[in-house]
Amino acid sequence: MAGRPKIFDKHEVVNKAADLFWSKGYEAASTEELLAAMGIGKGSFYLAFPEGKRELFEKALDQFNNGALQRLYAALEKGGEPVEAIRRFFLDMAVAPKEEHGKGCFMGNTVAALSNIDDELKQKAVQRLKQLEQLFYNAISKAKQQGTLKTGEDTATLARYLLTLWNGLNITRRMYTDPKVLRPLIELQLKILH
Amino acid sequence: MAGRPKIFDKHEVVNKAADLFWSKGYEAASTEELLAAMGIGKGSFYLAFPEGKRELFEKALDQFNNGALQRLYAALEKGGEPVEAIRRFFLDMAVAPKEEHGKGCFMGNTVAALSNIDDELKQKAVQRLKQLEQLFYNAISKAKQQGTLKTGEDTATLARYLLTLWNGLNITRRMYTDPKVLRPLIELQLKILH
DNA sequence: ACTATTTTGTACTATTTGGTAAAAAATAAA
DNA sequence: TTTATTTTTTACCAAATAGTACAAAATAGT
Repeated sequence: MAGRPKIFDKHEVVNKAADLFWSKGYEAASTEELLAAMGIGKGSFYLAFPEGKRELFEKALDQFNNGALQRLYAALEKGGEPVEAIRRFFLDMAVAPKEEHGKGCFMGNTVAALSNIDDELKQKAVQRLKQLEQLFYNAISKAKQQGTLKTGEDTATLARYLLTLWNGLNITRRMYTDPKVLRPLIELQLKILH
Repeated sequence: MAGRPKIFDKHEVVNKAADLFWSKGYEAASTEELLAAMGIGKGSFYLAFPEGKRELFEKALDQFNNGALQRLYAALEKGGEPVEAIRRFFLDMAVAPKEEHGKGCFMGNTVAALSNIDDELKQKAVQRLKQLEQLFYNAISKAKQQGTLKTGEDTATLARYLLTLWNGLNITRRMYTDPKVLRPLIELQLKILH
């Protein structure tokens, strides 16, 4: 295959762009900043992403993976106790670095920002959040089967409870970053899993 | 007092602007759109708000009042049973018009959008959310004193639980607008007040 | 070495944006 | 009725923005 060699990996630059979108949001992240963050020029960019910024954002939404979420996924895969994995997932938020508090949830931010602006992009973010809900659903199902979670509450509703907790904490953590505030708050929220 | 008469009331146009900011957010609401929504021209606008769009947004944050929230405030003022007032406040979200679901919480949206963009505006939104938290705090205090709420949980933490519920629901309601989903979710979330 | 192919870098452009300036209009006071 | 004052209207502007065009560069195959 002939041609001048590429100087970047598409997957990698999308990750870098996603990180900036996560911090600043779709509108506030300018193409210039994005190019700087990705380390490529306009020519390369518009060749790789002919639709420009919007296409880049779409790819970012598809490919984004929150570190904390990946750990939860891994813990559940590994067959650890589901309720304990969920507890840890949420309690870890209380001691996250301040910069992470400020960023919140990329998908939640997107849903909030684009609900009345760009329905297609919003729906993509919604879809990713529903994946998280599904993760909760599976974990709760498993815990119920195992008998580690004994509650009369509906599994689907419990999953949405946790989803709503996630959504809410990602706003509240911008108001309170102190673990002394966040920890007891999260503990209280998780009492439902007793 | 001499001079050409004003054709608008400042308070009123700020409300109209706030409504657009609520729908579209700070960045996405262009000055042009804002002027159209307010029904005034550039000259009038920059005379009344010399700092422009940002000043208008500040005023909008200060002066904004969510209808649902006003009703909660009124119910509590009137001396109604606090826990019941809070229950109604949240359960009413389940049957809100779809357009309101799409808008979510103006302050939550602002915190999410401006956390890494404009700290001063973000702080103003945070402050307003803390007012809501305070409202919850007072209501819970009162209910505890009256004996209508018997729980060992800390009042401050319960208030932040409700604040986080508010924050979370205002994202989740963009994913699910069906009362059949929202109602049982909110019921479950409010079990803590039993 | 030459050619076809692909990517990169750079200069350019059209549009949108928030904002300014100044003339025209509408009033109250003298 | 004139004047001072305040607001509105309209024309203008500078900066930023996303995006385009195209020449130069770097490779593989012949």
